[in-house]
Amino acid sequence: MTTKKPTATTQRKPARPDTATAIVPTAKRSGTARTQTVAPAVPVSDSASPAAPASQPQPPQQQPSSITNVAAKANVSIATVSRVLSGKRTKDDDIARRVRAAAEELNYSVNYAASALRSDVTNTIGLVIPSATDSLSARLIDALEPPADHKSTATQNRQLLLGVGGEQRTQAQRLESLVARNVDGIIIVPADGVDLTQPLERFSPHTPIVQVGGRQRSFRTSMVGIDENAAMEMIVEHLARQGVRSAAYFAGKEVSFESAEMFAMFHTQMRAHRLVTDTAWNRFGEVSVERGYRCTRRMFVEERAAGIEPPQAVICADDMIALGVMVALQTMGVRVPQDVRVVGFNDSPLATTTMPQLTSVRPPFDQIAQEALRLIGLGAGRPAHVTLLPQLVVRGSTVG
Amino acid sequence: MTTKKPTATTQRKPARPDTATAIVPTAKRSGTARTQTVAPAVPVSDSASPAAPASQPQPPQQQPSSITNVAAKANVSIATVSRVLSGKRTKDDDIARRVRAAAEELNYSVNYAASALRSDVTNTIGLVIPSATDSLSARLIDALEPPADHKSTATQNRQLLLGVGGEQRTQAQRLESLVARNVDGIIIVPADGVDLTQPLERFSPHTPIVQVGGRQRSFRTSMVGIDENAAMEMIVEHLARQGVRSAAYFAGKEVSFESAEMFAMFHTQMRAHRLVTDTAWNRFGEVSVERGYRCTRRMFVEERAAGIEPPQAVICADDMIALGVMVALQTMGVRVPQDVRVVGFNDSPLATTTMPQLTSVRPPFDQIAQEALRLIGLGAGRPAHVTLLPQLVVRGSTVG
DNA sequence: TTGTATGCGTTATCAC
DNA sequence: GTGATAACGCATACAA
Repeated sequence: MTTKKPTATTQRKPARPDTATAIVPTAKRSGTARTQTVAPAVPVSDSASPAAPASQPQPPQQQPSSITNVAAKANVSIATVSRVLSGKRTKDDDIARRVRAAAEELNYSVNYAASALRSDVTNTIGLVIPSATDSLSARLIDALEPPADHKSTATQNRQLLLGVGGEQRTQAQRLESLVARNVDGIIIVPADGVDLTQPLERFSPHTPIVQVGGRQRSFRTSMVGIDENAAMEMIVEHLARQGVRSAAYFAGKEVSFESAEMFAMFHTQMRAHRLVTDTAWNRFGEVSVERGYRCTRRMFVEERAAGIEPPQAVICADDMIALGVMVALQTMGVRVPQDVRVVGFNDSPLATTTMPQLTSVRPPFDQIAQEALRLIGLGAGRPAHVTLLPQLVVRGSTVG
Repeated sequence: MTTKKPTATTQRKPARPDTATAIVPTAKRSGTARTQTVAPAVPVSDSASPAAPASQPQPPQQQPSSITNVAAKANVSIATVSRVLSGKRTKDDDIARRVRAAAEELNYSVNYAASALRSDVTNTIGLVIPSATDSLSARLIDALEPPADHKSTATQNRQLLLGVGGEQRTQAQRLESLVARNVDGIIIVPADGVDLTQPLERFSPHTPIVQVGGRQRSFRTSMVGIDENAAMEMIVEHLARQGVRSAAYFAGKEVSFESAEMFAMFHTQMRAHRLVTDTAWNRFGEVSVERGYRCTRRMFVEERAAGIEPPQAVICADDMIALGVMVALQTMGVRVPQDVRVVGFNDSPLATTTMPQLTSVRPPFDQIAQEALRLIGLGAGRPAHVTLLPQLVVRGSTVG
């Protein structure tokens, strides 16, 4: 697809060694005049204007030039060029400078394919996410992208190879696909309710893989997550301090172990802070705005009519749910935070778009990204679980 | 980083040809017994239990096996394997079947690095976006991801290489970085107000690049965009049909040419449908919820006090702005859509989270992705501009 | 330290 | 068609 670069004097056609241009070996120990097969720095243009003078100053070209060209220009061997540019050579003498100058001048950058083929390092991190519109995934992507590079010729340019899939099968496929690409490591955000233990355990011994969020932990695979128990404690304590006496919890899908665990934490913390909750209030369900809306209406209309007073606060497993709650309360004329306080989870961009703004638990995205990369750097077969402390971002939906 | 695979009988260490295992050439024309240097299908484990019987059935291994192994197993040459698996061979005879079976059995998949090095095709598309939390970018990512692959040994597995950057310099850097990776093509979503004409024109002759959205068009670079004139016409016509007589337009940043152009289109369409607008209503500004909120308050409080009646509809350059408008109207007790109708742009997930839901212009994401990929497939140096028709998604904020 | 030579796993070319 | 083999561009073991 890319325009093929003319290489050496041979034009790819003459593969026979006898017909190809003779390779002139370096004059032994001469140290000065060096001759190598070298790609022309500026290949002849197909449509060269016949009238153009031959000595015309060449415009800056980004024609891919190879390490051979740089070596020739710097009057050293390709090995030295490789060593200088990859930092395997400490001294910063005249040679190093010459090499760097030549590389810059030729606009040289290493061929990743060749480099990867030879060294098995691709400078590429795989990222598997359920969807780019998923808040956690999006934030993670932004956090993973390295902050503006200091311009450098051959910078350690790590890049993200993306795999998007929201189902068990798709995610497993993306994973496999990334492994086949020999990425240096994989970060995976499991879709809601998806269990990837099996493929993860299968690939982990060979490729460093870090799971971010989700549950299904296995001690054979690495994970970075947040301390959800602490998060729940922060929430409940915060609500208690605001004078709240009762709260409901709108959990995620009941099928997932994660939801059940969070629900248990909710109960524990409620008891610890002497708040009350009612079985009727708390329910599992899908993570969506509409679900939050429905559950709230039900709580404030049907159940209230049945004699169950609604809670003074609603804690939601995700901001989307909380958003639905806010909308429902608004339509019913229930004031937030005076009558009911609402707390969300994940601090999505949505949280600052409500009126009042939504108090939410913010995972430390930057830290998560950093830790994930660190675990990958440790190499394969060294599983570790890292738990980070989230932050409760207090906004208008719980105070004021 | 990846565990190095033991290859052939040589262990990478003995580079001297005399000490390495002799390479036994294929017996000429024998056609049956074939001998080649072949990597052992199941390498000896480092920590092999001494008590384990040698004939123990081997567990399924995903040790990377190379084309050599497949060739040996299928009793053909590596050239044939390559041809069969890459579809360069039409017949589906016994040989093809043997090759495929062997590949499957060995869990073989091509080494992308080697393949890319040799053929200059990387099966990789670069994607440069301002941020993953940007709605358009996120939707585009999801649309670009191929729908669940039909499982196949050596599937045409195109992947996305991501570059995130919200500033002129960062985006240009990501672009350059992707070009250096020899991606097959690049799709770029310019950040708001960023002009990438120069780098785009620089790289376009060598790598197919498609710009999605934004303005700064150059006839030397490819673009896929939506017909914003048509979008504006749809909006205004829809509003007119609802009996609206006056409308305001909340544009994007004034510095960008795009904003000015959209503003001009707004005026044109308003005139065409005989609706009125007031200079005081229409303003440029940042794309944010808060901005929409501010502008609306100003229009309905200060300007109204100054004797300027507010409009019957507000058209926003983005859903974020529209969201702020909705919130402001709600706090002022202005009913939507009875008193004022609101229209957004981009149909972000936000649009369905408001009460009532937001009418918005939906770019045809799938079509955009498809067209972008098609243009890339055309190859470099064939610039084209594709304009697609958006869809007006009518919701509660304008009817009912 | 520097240069030479080798091989990484493929695909493309050539001879058959 | 198939098989042998030469690059692709780089990193590194080894010799100097």
